[in-house]
Parts: sequence; C-alpha cells; structure tokens
Amino acid sequence: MSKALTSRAEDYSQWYNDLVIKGSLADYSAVRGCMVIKPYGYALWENMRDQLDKMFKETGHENAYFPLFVPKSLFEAEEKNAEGFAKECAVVTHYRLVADPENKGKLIVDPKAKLEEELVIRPTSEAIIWNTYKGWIQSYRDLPLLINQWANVVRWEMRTRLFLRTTEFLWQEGHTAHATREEAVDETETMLGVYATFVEDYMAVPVIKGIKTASERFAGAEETYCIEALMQDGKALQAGTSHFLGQNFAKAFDVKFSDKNNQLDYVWATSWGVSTRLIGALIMAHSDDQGLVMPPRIAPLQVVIVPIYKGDEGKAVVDAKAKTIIDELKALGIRVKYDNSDNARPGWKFAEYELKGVPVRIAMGQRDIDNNVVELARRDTKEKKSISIDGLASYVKDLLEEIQQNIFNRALAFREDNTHKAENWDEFVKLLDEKPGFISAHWDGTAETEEKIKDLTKATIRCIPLDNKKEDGKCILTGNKSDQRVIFARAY
RNA sequence: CGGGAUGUAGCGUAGCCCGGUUAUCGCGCCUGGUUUGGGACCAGGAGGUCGCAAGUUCGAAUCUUGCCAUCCCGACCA
Repeated sequence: MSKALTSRAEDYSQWYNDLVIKGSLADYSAVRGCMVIKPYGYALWENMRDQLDKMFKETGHENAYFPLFVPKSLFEAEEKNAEGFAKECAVVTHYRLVADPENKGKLIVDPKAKLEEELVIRPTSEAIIWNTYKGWIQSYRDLPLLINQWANVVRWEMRTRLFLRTTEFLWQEGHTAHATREEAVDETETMLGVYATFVEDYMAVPVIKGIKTASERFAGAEETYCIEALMQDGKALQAGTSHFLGQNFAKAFDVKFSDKNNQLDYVWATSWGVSTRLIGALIMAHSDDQGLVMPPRIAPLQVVIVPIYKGDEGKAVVDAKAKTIIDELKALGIRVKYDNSDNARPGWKFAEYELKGVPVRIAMGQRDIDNNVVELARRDTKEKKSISIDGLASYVKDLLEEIQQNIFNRALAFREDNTHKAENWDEFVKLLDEKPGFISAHWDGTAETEEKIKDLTKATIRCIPLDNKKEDGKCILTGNKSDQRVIFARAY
C-alpha cells in the first residue's frame, strides 16, 4: 500500500524530514505537542487566511483582537463551556521567577508572586469576548455584532497529533450577536457555507455539511454545524464548525438589549472557527507518494521554473529567456519561482518541488529555447509535455485552474468510492474493517445507541447531513425505527 | 493518568543478550575538482555528555536502580 494511503499528517512530515528535504512543513519545538511552522508552511497558512478573511468581510464581518489571558472567574461564567474545557486549560498562577537560592544559575517560580486570581490561557475566547460585548451592546441598533479574530489558542490535550491536535494552534474564531434566534441561526448556517465553499473551492477538499449529535456538540452550544472531510486512509476529519449558541452566553454574561418596543431581551449568539488543522486536512486528502499536492489557488508557489544549462554562458542564455516568461506569468498574478541556484542539479530540484507540491513545473534548457518551447510538468497527474513559449503564460493560467478542478474531482471521486450504505450491524462492522470510509446508516436517534456503537467499533456519528432525505429504516444496532440515515466513520 | 515499546552525530542506524583497544555504517554537512535534460562522481575533512543520574566492576553504550523524554494503544479532542 502506498505511503499516502497509510499515513497520517505527522507521518508525512516525518517522512520529509527523513529524506532531509528542506522546507518540510513543520518541526516539533521543545514544548510537547507544539509545532514550528516553517516559512513554506506559513505561506500556505497565509494564503488560506487571506482568502477566508476576504470571505468573512464579504459576509459583513470585521476583525478585532481580544486578550490571551482569561481571568478564571470569567471563564467559569458559562457553566457548560467551562466544564467542557476545564480539563485542558493551561493556567497562569505566578507572574515572576527568582534565582534559586539552593541551585546557582537556576530559576524558580517566586512563591511571593502568586496571582490573586489565576489566568486561564484561552482555549477559545467566548468568555472574554462576551464579557466585552456586555459593554458594547445596549440597543437593537448595536446589532448584529459581527466580529472575527485571528489568534492562537492553547488546549492541553492528553495526546497531540501534528497539525490535527497540537497544544497551541492558530485559528480564527468568529463571535456574533443577534437580535433574534432566526438571524443567529442564519448566521450559523451562512458561516458553515463559507467554510464549505472555502474548503471545497480553494483547498479542493470535498466536505459534507451537517449537524452534530447532542453528544458531539460544542460545550455551551445549542446546535453545532460542521463540515466533515474524508482522508485518504478512510478516516474522517472535522474540518470546521459553526455553533448556534442560543442565549447561553448572553445569559451567562448578562448581555441584554432593548428592542424596538423597548423590551429587554438577551441577545442570540454564534461562534465559528477553523484552524491550522486544515493544513493537516490538505496534506492527508491530496498527498501521494511523491509528496504534497497543493491546490493551485492556495499554493504558496504555483509555478517553479528550473533552468538546465552547461556553464556560465549557457546559464546566462536560459536566465534571459526565463526572465521574459517570469514577467509574463507575474503579470497574470501567478506565484512563480525561478530556481537557478547552483546548489542542486535539476533532478534534485524536480524531486524537491514535487515534495513541496508545486502544481506546475517548467524546465527549460538550450534545446527547448532552440525550439521555442519549454517542458511543462503537472504535479497532479505527473504528465509532462512540450509547450510553445508563445502564449505560455495564459496556457499556465488555464492549466492551474484545470489542476485545481482535477484535484477536487479526484478527492470527490475518492470520497464517493469510499462512502457506503450499511443496512445492518454485520454489514456495518464489515465495512468499517474492510472498506474504511463514510458509512451511511440508520440510527435510532438515542445517545445510548450512539455511545454503544462508539464503544463497540470506535466509529462515531460524524454528522446528520443538512440535505438529508427522510427515509424509513431500522437502526443498525437496536433495530428500532429511524427516519433518516446519518454518517458514521472512524475519525481523527 | 493506565498498558506496551524505544532513546547511540542534523536524520536513519550497528553494537547491548554474552562488559574489554580509537563506538559501526549510510544519508546529510564542510573543502577542492569534475559535473548539470529525473535526487551526480572522485578525493579529503568536520561532527558523539552512547537520554540524565547513581550503583556494580580493574574496566560500562552494554549489567542494576531511579528519573526524564518520545512513540504506539486507551481515556480526551478543532
């Protein structure tokens, strides 16, 4: 079986490091479960972030920034939320170190510098944001309040997984306040749509939009919407969530507004987020045995040009020709790199840029220039052909779009090939072991059954699809009546 | 935090059971040269608290104990 189909994101990273390829996506830092995002990986994140940010603004949102530290008393305010995150909070208890009197050159926490009230490092920012909103909202004229923040958060998980579950991670979290339930629900669904569009159209990863069951719901939410993606090893990955928070936070933080009739009511809330986990999704959805495959729309580099030459004079000739091509590509807004470094030979460069997933590679040498062509290689299909230099830039522009489509179609075909229906328990168990992927099956709707299935098989209900058709059937475990299928899978 | 495994150069490793000169090999790195159309070749070179600490011993990478870290499996999870 190929590496791509057996590996998780962290294996890929390890694999690149094993081969000592420069520019691998991440390294572990000294802190357990944290990651250093190297420039190439960060460039990818920036492209993702810029696109998302644009989409948030198009839907009327603004960015703001709230503090990293959350006083414990604020954190406690919304009980369910606090309870849900309590087990994984990093907590600041002191504000100073002093020299260790018993151990020269070492430092200890100064016992005299104990904080009156502990500070929780945000695992999510509802508490501090809603405490702030309290001062911002008095009237229906202040609503809706549509704010997003780009930030880092810390969740001290028992077990970490590179990209998918690091102790500290980068994300965006939107927090909105509305006058009515309907408007808040609309917002929740709108933002889920934004995520689905982004992940499908830009990351080329097909997703299923759905809602979580009660037991998988975000702590403090009334309803959790999600997008679920399928990785190449047949495991599901929750790629983004959008929560309808009801009036829970407004009540916990006492955020009320006067409506047009001067009636006082609590505001309705949503929150939604995606994180650097999406990078993991990208890696696991598209990579193959030659390395990463970057969808052109968010690829840090869309085109790399590798010159082939003999001696300094030969190099000068190719450099000059390449210059005109690069200018044309840049004029069309294409992210291009010309790698004429003398450190590595062409074959080495080919392999390296394949590992990095650069969608299009152009190789050119004297032979090509004489024929007014270049050799053009696609990362997604590994096809190579000679293309005329005339009109090359627009050809490449079209090709990038074609690659984007092809990568998405391939991932979609994979998902369809690995989505099965199970009609009874035996089929369900057999599918899980033999054809891992999404399983569409009937469930009686109870938390007990869901729990039992999880215990028996490790499969969880990923979501109840939003576009679900009603269909009479029997629960695969209990045989009780069911009126719709839900999506099961083993998940990350 | 429970069960299992592993720690030897930047990375991957041999050696450990059965203690004994200067710790093995490959990749990478440095210098010089020849090369350059799919991860080049030759020659020379640098790089090690053998995870940490204590113990046993004339002698410890190797045996013992403790600690630390990492990985896998659970519980937890964007």
